[in-house]
Amino acid sequence: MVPATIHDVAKKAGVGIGTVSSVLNNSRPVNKATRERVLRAIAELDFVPNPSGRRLSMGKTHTIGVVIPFFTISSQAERLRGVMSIIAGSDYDITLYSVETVTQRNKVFQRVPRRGRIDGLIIFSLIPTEDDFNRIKRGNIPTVLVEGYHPQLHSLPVDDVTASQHAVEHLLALGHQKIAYVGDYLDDPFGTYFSRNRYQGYSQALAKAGLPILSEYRRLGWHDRNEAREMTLELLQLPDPPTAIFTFSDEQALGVLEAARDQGLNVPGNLSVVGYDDIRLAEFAQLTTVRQNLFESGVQGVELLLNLIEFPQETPSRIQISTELVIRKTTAPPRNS
Amino acid sequence: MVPATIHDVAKKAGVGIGTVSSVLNNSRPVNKATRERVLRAIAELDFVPNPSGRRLSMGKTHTIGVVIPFFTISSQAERLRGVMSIIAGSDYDITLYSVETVTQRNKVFQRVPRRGRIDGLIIFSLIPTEDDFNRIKRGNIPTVLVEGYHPQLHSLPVDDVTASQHAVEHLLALGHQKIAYVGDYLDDPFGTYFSRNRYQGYSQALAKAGLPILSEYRRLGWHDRNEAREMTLELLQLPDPPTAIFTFSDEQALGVLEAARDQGLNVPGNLSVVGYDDIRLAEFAQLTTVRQNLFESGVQGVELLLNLIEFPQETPSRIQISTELVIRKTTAPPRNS
DNA sequence: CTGTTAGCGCATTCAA
DNA sequence: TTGAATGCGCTAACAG
Repeated sequence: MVPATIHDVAKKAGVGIGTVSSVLNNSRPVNKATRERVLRAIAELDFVPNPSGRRLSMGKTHTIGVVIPFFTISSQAERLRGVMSIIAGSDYDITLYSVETVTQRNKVFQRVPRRGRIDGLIIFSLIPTEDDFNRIKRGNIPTVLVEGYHPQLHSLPVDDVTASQHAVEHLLALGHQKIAYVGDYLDDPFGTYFSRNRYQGYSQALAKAGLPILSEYRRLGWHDRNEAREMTLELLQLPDPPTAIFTFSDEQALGVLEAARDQGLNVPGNLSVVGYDDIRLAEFAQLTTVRQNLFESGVQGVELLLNLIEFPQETPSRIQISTELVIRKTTAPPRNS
Repeated sequence: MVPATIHDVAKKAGVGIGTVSSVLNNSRPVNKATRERVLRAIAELDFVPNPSGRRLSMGKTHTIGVVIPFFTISSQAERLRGVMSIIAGSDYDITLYSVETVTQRNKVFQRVPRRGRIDGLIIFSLIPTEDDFNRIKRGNIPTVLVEGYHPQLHSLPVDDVTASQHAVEHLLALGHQKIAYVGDYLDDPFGTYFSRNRYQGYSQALAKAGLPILSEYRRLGWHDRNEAREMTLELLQLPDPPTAIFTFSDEQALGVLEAARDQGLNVPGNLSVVGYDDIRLAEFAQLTTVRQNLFESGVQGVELLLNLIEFPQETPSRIQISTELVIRKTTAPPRNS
């Protein structure tokens, strides 16, 4: 069945379409009786305005785009939850742009940030290149980077380096000297540098403590629980295995815990583990980890964006996402220290 | 900056807009030289067609709506992952309708299933009422229910009752006689009956084994790990506590495991636990559970929908989502049996 | 207070 | 092979 249009409503109510539009949007005063008639016609025809028509006419889409790389990773889903919790109460629609490959990444940056497609854009965990930035600028779409940074865009960055350094310092304070890093590849093809940053924080902590940074204690692989497990197994088979492991993410930390379990190693007795993110299952796993306030970062991201849509702001805001070390039960002093 | 329109391209290329449209959509033959000029103009202006214009003109939105209740629950995120994995390779956009309250539920069913808004609809875990169904029918939008059923809609239902019964039979086979149920409220305000079904499977298994169904062994609460933990604590304090617990979901099963841990109970030595869903962390928690093939159900849902959009199908298809009991390490014979 | 009209950007006819 | 005109459904400006 063909949906009713504003013309159908107008005819049924015996008014012009301008009047119908007026009652729909409260855009100008309407006589009470007339309004009632219109309202009745709307109800009888079960009329809901066609968004494309409205968008075309207003130049506003009432849609917010969310760009999410690696939707498979729990941390991204948690951020998205934060976004949804706010959007549900607004009258914006959300359209999701999932990015799993570099091709997709580029396609999204090329096509998405445009007037007429979306009113605002949230980008998770991706650092725009200069080309990307120029496109966004040209598109003139309010944009917020969550867990990302660009000097000329509104961003909610995370100070990865410091957070990681603190996490490793916690291990050092417990007396660990042999601390390994299990993480993502340092140069990911998407142009982020999260793993690089976290590794840097790790290195800085060790350097500050006068400890060597051993290459065999650095294991990099695809962001995945199983790969982390494999890498950990290798680490544990080293002649001089680490007594603690700092990981790039909770997801990988879980792989580390599995490896320890495979080997019959007690955590934290024989091995301490620190994660990163504080995804929901970190609590269940009693994992000591760096809390990124994922849900909250999604909330803050949309709130900023919604505000930007209403009150455009030229000078980019930069609000650091707060971070804290949550000490649970996977860290303890090394056994024979 | 204002984005280029098809007119800008036409002017720049020195052709009519019809020609531009033709090269854009390959809708009619275009002289090679002309096409090249148009293509160049498109590139120079960085032109991308405005979707609203296209939608309005074609009556197709190239958008698929996904209705997701309780996005906070991991199982839903996993289904969505399945959907995204397919959509990323198509040229459809995804818009997300999150449902957390009954009001939202009704609003979504009222406004969303309409021509001009979306080309297809996937609904997770919600059973349409007759009103909902009539709206969908009237909207004439291809619709697929995932983990839901309606006799006149395409559905991918799950046979909860049987799956739950098998799960409990596994516990019975191990020798358990005192089996409790921890789950959602039996009547949820959204009109689903998942908890009811799973409880029914549980009851049937007990009845078949000639065992009584004890009301103090039935604990119902809000779908949440913490509430499940509380309920379990009560259960364990009973004069005659259960030796096994079947839960409505993995999420709740994790709460049960936490409670056991709180009490210093060994799982499965002192308490066996069976979950439902097989979310990703179930594997980590080594939880015996009913696998719902969540990711796969999302994949199947969109694939069916995409197909329906192309080849409309009146007679509703009904494809049961397969289910299997995954036995891991949270179930064992009761200690003193 | 309200009806009529122009125009948003596009695909698609109808002519040429 | 192509340009011009029409209409998709709507909002907003204009005119009463």
